[in-house]
Parts: sequence; C-alpha cells; structure tokens
Amino acid sequence: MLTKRQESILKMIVTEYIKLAKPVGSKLICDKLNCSSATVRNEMMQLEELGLLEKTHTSSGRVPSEKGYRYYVDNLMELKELSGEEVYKLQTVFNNSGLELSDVLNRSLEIISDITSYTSIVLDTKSHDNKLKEINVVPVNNEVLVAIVVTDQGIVENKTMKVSGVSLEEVKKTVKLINDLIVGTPIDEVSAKLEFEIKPVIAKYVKQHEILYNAFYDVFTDISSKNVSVVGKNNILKHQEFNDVEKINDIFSKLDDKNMLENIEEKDNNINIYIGHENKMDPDVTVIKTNYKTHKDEGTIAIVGPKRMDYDRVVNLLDYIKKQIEGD
Amino acid sequence: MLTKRQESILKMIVTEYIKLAKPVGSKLICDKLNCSSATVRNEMMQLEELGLLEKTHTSSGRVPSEKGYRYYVDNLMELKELSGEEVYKLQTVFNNSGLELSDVLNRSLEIISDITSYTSIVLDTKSHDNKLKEINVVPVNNEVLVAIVVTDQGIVENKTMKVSGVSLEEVKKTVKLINDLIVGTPIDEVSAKLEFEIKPVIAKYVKQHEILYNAFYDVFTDISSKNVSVVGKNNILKHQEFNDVEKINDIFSKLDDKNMLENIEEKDNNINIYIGHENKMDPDVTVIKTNYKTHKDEGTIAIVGPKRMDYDRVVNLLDYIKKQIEGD
DNA sequence: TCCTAGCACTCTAATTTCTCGATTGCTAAC
DNA sequence: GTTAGCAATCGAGAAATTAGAGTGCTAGGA
Repeated sequence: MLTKRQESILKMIVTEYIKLAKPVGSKLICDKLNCSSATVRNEMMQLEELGLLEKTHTSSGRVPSEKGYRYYVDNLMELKELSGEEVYKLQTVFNNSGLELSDVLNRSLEIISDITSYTSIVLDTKSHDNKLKEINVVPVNNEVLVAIVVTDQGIVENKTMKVSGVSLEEVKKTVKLINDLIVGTPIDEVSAKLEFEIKPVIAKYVKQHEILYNAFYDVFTDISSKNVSVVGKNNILKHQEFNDVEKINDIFSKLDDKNMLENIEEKDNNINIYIGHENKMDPDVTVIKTNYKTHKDEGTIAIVGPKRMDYDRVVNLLDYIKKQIEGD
Repeated sequence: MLTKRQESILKMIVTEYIKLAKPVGSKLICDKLNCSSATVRNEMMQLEELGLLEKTHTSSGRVPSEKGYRYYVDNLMELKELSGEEVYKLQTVFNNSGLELSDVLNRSLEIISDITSYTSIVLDTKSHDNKLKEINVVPVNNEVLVAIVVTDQGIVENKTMKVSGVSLEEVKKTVKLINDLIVGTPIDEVSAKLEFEIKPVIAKYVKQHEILYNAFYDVFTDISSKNVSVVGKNNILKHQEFNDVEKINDIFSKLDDKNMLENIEEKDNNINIYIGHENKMDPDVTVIKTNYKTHKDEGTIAIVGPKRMDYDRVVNLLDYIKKQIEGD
C-alpha cells in the first residue's frame, strides 16, 4: 500500500511525463511538494522497488513503468469535464440527424483523432437484435438482380447480384422459400441458417440452386459482416516513441490487418484500458476501448496511442461518445 | 547530343544507382567498360555539365539528376518481358472472371505494389459511354426507398434513399418524370441535367419536390463520382529516400488527400512518367501512370515511388495491366 | 587528339575524446 | 523522518581524428 505522499509523487511523475515526454527528476517534484529533493528521491527509490517507476539509465529521472501507469489509471486518475471546444466540435456531428450511425462514429472519431493526435478504430456490426424481416429481389436485366434485405429494426441493405442464365421463375421461387423459412432469424445467424436449413430445401425445389444459393450467401455474409475502419492512422507519426521507421512500419502493418483488428472487440460494458503488454496489438501502445450498442448496431470503438497517453482525456471522450450514441 | 559512350555511362549510372542507392563512382563503371577510370571521370564531368548527373558532395560519386532520369527513360531504357512469376501472379486475378473491374484493378495493383515495393493509386469512374437507361425505385417502408440506376452498358448501381413523409404517388410521379427526361443522358452529365432541366419540372408537378430532388441528386452524384483508392501505402516506408518521419508524414498526407489524388487523372493514352518536379504530387517521387478505358469504366492507374525507381519494370507492369483490362 | 597513370586534394562517415549538466545515491547532521 | 551536501554516473552533444572512397588535374604516351 502506498502512502499519500508516494501516491502524489507517482501521480505527478505520470502526468508530468505524459506532458513533457522526458524522464522526471526529483527537483521538479520537490518544487511542487513541501519537501526537499532528497526526500523525494527516497520515495522514488521505493516506488522503483515496487516496480512502479523505471530509470532509463543510472542517473536519469524516473519514467512510469506499465505497472505505474496501471496504478495511475486504477487509483489516481481524475476525470475532468470535457472542454467547451471539445463538446462543441463533437456536437456538430451528433446534432446532424441526417447521418447514419456508422458515419456518426467515423466523424466523431475523426474529431477525436484530430484533437488528441491518437488513432481510432471502429468495429461496427449490425446488432443481433436485428431480425430479418424480408428479402426482396428486383430483376434488372438478364444477368443482374438487386437484392434488398430489410430487418425489423429498419435497417435496409442492398446489393447487386450477378446470376446469369437463371429464369425469373426460379429466382422468385427461391426468394419465397427463403422468406418463408428465414424471417425472424437474427441477422448474425442468417448465414448459418441459410447453409444448413435452407440450402437443402432450395436444392430440392430449384433447378439452378447452386448459382442462386451462392449469390444469396454472398449477400448475407456481406450484410452481416463486421465493418472495420481506422481513423487518423498518420497520427502514429506524431509521437516521439514511434520515431523510427521500423516501428512505424510495424504498427501500420498491424493497423492494416483486419484479422488483428477484429480481435479488439470489447464485450465488457465499461471503458477499458490496456497498457502495453496488456493489449494484444503492440507492447508499445495503449489501447482504450469500449463497446456500444443501439437497437440497430453494435460494436467497439478504440483509441490507440503511446503508453504515454493522455488517459483522462481519452476516457472522457470515449465515455461522452458512448453515451451520445447509446442515448440516441 | 551524347556520344555512344556517354550514353552507356549514363545508363550504367542510372541502373546501378537504382539498384544500389549509392552514388556511383568511376571505378565501378570502368570495370565494365574498356577504359580507364580517368576517362570515365572526364565523361562524367561532361555529363554533369549537361545537367544529367549530380554529385552529393565534391568528392562523391555521381547520382542521376531529374534530367538524367528523363534522358534515361526517353532514350536508354529497354523494356524487357515480364518474368514468368509476375505474369503468373497477375493472371490469377485476370483469370478470375467473377470479379468486377474495380476489384480486378485493386487486386492487380496490390500484386504490383507487393512485388515492386511501390505504392499504387487507382482512379476509377464510370465511362461516359454509359448512358442512363432507367431508374427504378423500390419502396421499402415509410422512410426508405431503394433507388436502382441502370445504364445502357449494363452497369447497375443502387442506393438506399431516406425520404420521410413523402407519398408513394409523389415518388412514382418523380421517377416517371426523371425517366422521361433523362434517359440517354451520359452518366457524367446527369447531375447537371438533373439540376438545370429536371428540377424545375419536378418543382412544378411534385409537392415534396425539395426532399425528392435532394435524394435523387445524392444518388446520382454518388454514382457518377470518382472512386479513388491507394494500395500499398506502407511501401513508402521501405525506401531509404523516405526514412525520416517528416517526409513520411508529408507523403502520407498527400496520399490521403482525395482532392490531390483526383488530379492525377491521365488523359493521354500512353504510359507516362513524371519524374520529381514533373509531377504535382511531391518533388521527391516519380509517378508513372496511364489511363484505361472499357465500355463500362475508365480511369487512371498510377505507381508512385522514389525517383530512383525501377522504371523499366513498372512501365512493363502497367502496360501489361492496361492491355489485360482493355482487352477484356 | 584522345587516353591514361599518378597524385594531391576533398569530403563523408565512422570512431573516439572531451565536456557539460542533470540527476542520482549515500552519508551525516538536524 | 527529513534534509543539506557531495561524489559518482551517465547521456547528449561538440570537437577532433581517422580511413577511405572518389574527384580533378597534369603530364606523358598512343
């Protein structure tokens, strides 16, 4: 257990290091505290023994360790209000009622990336509250159909299908079969249901079932699939901890890797912080993320930055966005 | 006018510098030529006076100037055949008949970016051979319509429109008006026509004309708009000429700037090379680009890399892709 | 007239040395 | 428990040194 004074020293070192990115010496601290630098040094030594602080070399100031950051975010961090400017900028997005949720997410995270210099990730899926209401197929010409899929939550998605050499009769028959069997199925179970329950039925009653099945399968996987986007990737370049080309390449590759990004999904309903080795992405970054859920969509929003991240601010911003989205 | 020997020296310096990225000295050249290094040095001096070569400092080897590269690509470059492996990889894309053109472009440029370590840009538009054939609107519920636009070349695009509080009657009336007036219009003129010829008519006959006009305007601008994509952006990081964070940030910002990218459009039917200051993007890069045109689509494909670029190879690859696309 | 061997000169890049200042840990006194 | 004082440590940057690659020029030879 830390003493009051140790805590306030740790807190100062963390906030100061986040601000200035330079190891923090005892002098800086003792100016703000009513005690001498020697006292501070003794305390620092103890904090180092506890694994909360580190030195970059024998005679340098102290830098928070991952454990130090962890202690900070768990016990010391204070959440302030957002600034008026921040709120104002974000409200321009939330007040724009014409936007789809995915656009709202993207734009608000653009703003966050912009004002914080960090990178954001959005992982968006249709909420599995969505149940299929109907599918509708409009023939355009001999080769092309447009499939329109509607859910009970009012999501409408459409996609052109290429199916050559299939008669309109067959198409209509297939659509009717699918509609009869699949209405009411949660959107994320449609693909499976299509494969195991509907495919056999279509195969029985429809001649060109292969072609039609494949086309519909594509449509449904497309509609229910996860949507990943990364915003403000170039901000990685702004942090001194990522100032060598190797490292940049490394992180950029990870940010481009859809498979890796799909793993950031957050189930927990809180705002969670993963510092350095706590996250699966890269030991040199911190990931702060939270999920969101509306009746139409659900997913995860995440902010990625150096471990020396402005924790308070990012948590506040994410919290604000989450509430805005879910409140709507 | 350069002598035969000067040309071969210039050619060697360019190819050698492209390969090794180090200033080329006289010794390297004279080993391959039947003459002494002193002779080579004299020739080099002349080539430098002509502005074809440069030195990085007084006693360094020579590096091609932009003018030197220009002379090389205009007069000295030899186009070899693609390697079997290159052809093989690309053919996996071109043989996949299920792909849309835009996918073919993206995938083949991914391959090119991959094997060359350069970055590719695709600028894709519907060909203005496309004339509007019909629009079709499917009502989904009170708020949502799906608009389907078909061109005489067989392109089908669809988009959901949100129009609340408009009666189905009015929608149908509008669609009929648009269809009557606009069929046969080249796709890239539709927006203008909609605004100046059709808007007044709708305004006259349709009650909620504002809402409907705006919705259709969005649909058409979306459909006829340019589609820009950048492939292999991280490859920028692989070249030693871009190994400082400033420069990387600079180039990345440019590659993210849709407005800037739309300017790369190439009208000319050749494969054109823009070295350093010859291109509008960045004085430290070379852009090699060509247009392509099918009855459905047209646009530009471009390869971006350092000035010290493997010109022969990139030209060959672009040429191959252009022919494949246009041949189909 | 063209070519080339030879040589002094130049400049970079890498290595070493030196210095300054920030910061520490320790000790002894308060 | 706190603090003043002090020697010790180390990095960052400046200055000096060195090695080597490459040049330009000159003078003699084909």
